[in-house]
Amino acid sequence: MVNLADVAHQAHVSKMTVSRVINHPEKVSTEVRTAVMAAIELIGYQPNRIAKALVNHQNYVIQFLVLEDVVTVEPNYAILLLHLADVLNQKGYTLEISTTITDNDHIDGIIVSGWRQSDLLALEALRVPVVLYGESPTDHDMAYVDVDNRIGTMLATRHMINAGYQKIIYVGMDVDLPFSNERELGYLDTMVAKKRVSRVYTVANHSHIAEQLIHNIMAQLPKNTGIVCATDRIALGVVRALNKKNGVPEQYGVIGFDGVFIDQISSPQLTTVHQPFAKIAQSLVDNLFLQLQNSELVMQRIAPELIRRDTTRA
Amino acid sequence: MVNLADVAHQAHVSKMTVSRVINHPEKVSTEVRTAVMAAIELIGYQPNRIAKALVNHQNYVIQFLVLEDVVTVEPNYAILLLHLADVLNQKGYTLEISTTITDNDHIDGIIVSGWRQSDLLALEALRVPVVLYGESPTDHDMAYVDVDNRIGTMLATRHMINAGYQKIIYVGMDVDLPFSNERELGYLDTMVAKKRVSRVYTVANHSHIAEQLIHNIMAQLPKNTGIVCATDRIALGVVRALNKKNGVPEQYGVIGFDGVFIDQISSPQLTTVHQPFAKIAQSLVDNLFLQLQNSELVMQRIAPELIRRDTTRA
DNA sequence: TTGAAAGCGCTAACAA
DNA sequence: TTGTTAGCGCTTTCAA
Repeated sequence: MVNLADVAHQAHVSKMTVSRVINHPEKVSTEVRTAVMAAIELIGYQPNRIAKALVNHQNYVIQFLVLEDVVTVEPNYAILLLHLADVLNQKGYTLEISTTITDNDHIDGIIVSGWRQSDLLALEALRVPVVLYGESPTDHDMAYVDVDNRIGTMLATRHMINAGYQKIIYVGMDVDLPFSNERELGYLDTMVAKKRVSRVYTVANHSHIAEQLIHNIMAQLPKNTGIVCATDRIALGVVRALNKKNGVPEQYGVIGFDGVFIDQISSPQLTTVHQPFAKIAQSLVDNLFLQLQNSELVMQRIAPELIRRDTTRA
Repeated sequence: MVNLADVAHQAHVSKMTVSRVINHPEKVSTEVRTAVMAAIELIGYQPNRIAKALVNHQNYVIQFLVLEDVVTVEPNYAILLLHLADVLNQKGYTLEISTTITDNDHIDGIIVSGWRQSDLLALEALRVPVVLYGESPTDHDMAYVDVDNRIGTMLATRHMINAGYQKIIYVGMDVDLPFSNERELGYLDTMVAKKRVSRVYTVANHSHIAEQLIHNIMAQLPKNTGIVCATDRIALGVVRALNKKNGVPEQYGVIGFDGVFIDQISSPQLTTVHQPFAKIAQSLVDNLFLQLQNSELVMQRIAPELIRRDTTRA
């Protein structure tokens, strides 16, 4: 293991100077700096995260808290997780995944997904910075990052209108959380703006239940109907129900939301509102580090993108 | 932050004694030990992982290396990952997720998934212990943990036979890796043992391609055929293709492999061979820690379980 | 059986 | 601008 002392020896300076070149390069003269950097390069020095952590009273560990049941784990979390790990690794941080809220002092910050209203109090009480994935209710002043849900369903609804579907309905999910309400509002606002008559159904977020719903209300679904769905899971069930009548996308349009995995194993493949998880991960981490520095709270919504596939007309 | 010195002070002993109570309790007299443990309990002391790591030249970081394309990320990896994180956390370890092989010295060991034959040389060259998820080819002497793939398809094939399906075929995947070959052998062996005529098809591991295959070979699929599939993805496509003829499970039985997520969003829900990911995660970690201690190499196969759902007859 | 000293690799304060 | 000293919290010698 190459350490500071080795570099110092190689560059004929003190350990302190090497440390400064790494952490406060502006406090070192140009010649010395270049010499030290050459030495670092030459002997392939890499700072020891552990020693750094000890002296700085930091851990270089961020916790990813998944409060949703592991069994029902969404591919969404998986993809977010992978991006998160990537971003953190680049900053020399490591990830700890947890499924329960505990007040550890071996972590520097927490990123939370799959939380419910009832978790927020416990999360606010934590001593370390917390960032939520998903918009928080207005009565809680917590930092969050989310896709702009309202814009997402707005894009979807507009696309339905432009594609010429006559009747356009919304199948939402039975969860009273901001992200869910926002998605519904994106649909409703757009319908009002375009002077259309809106119709909202609500189901649990399972493909089979959505499938059942469509079977039940088939009589109220004339041909040329567009169905905007709150999630890809719901959309998957809707497509399955309709597909048997061979109406997608000619007679029935379907648009999902999330754009991870499920959209692709659907047949036909889903048109969907895609959450840009790489950006979301980056933003979550940036947000957390901002708090680490200034204890500023930031709420951030990231624009989604409509991906056109095979469940809507061109 | 409560530290060793605080405990020592509370218990009227030296720091060293406290350290010994934690790491080598047998070297401390019973009275002192109980006194120290009481003190630890009283003031809520938790060892500082960082300081420990520094002095022991360990990192308490395990890398989970995902060599498969992130975009096509399987829910399988996600669920394995979550279990892995759980097991590691309990041992005071943290997880680093990486998508590229690099020879770091800030990690203590590597667990690899999604590897290909061509990755093995680079993995063998690493200085830290490595455990593969998935059986390795016999020409590489590497530690691995895997579900017992052969037993998995054996269970599936037997179940088909017991359920009375007349013709039984296998739809495998076009990958020349041990796990894939083993799954095929589980089917073939069972068919031979039961004096049945076997028939193997091979496709890429995508639901749409499997769906297409079934359409193409429909003429060779008389009623009362059982279809053993190498993965849930393939099974999903098979069910979709057959479902239109309303033949599952009465006329056609389908069994998948993996048992994570996809099996449940299929309609009807898949009968499948379930990989016990909690056990696999535990075993991967145990295996790695064994190497950390003795540099013993272990190959381990874990028995899967058939989950009966709605794509096979009772 | 217990304790004192030294040091893991690093950085913040202070001194030169 | 650079170097010296001290110490983060822990554990392994070595001595009592």
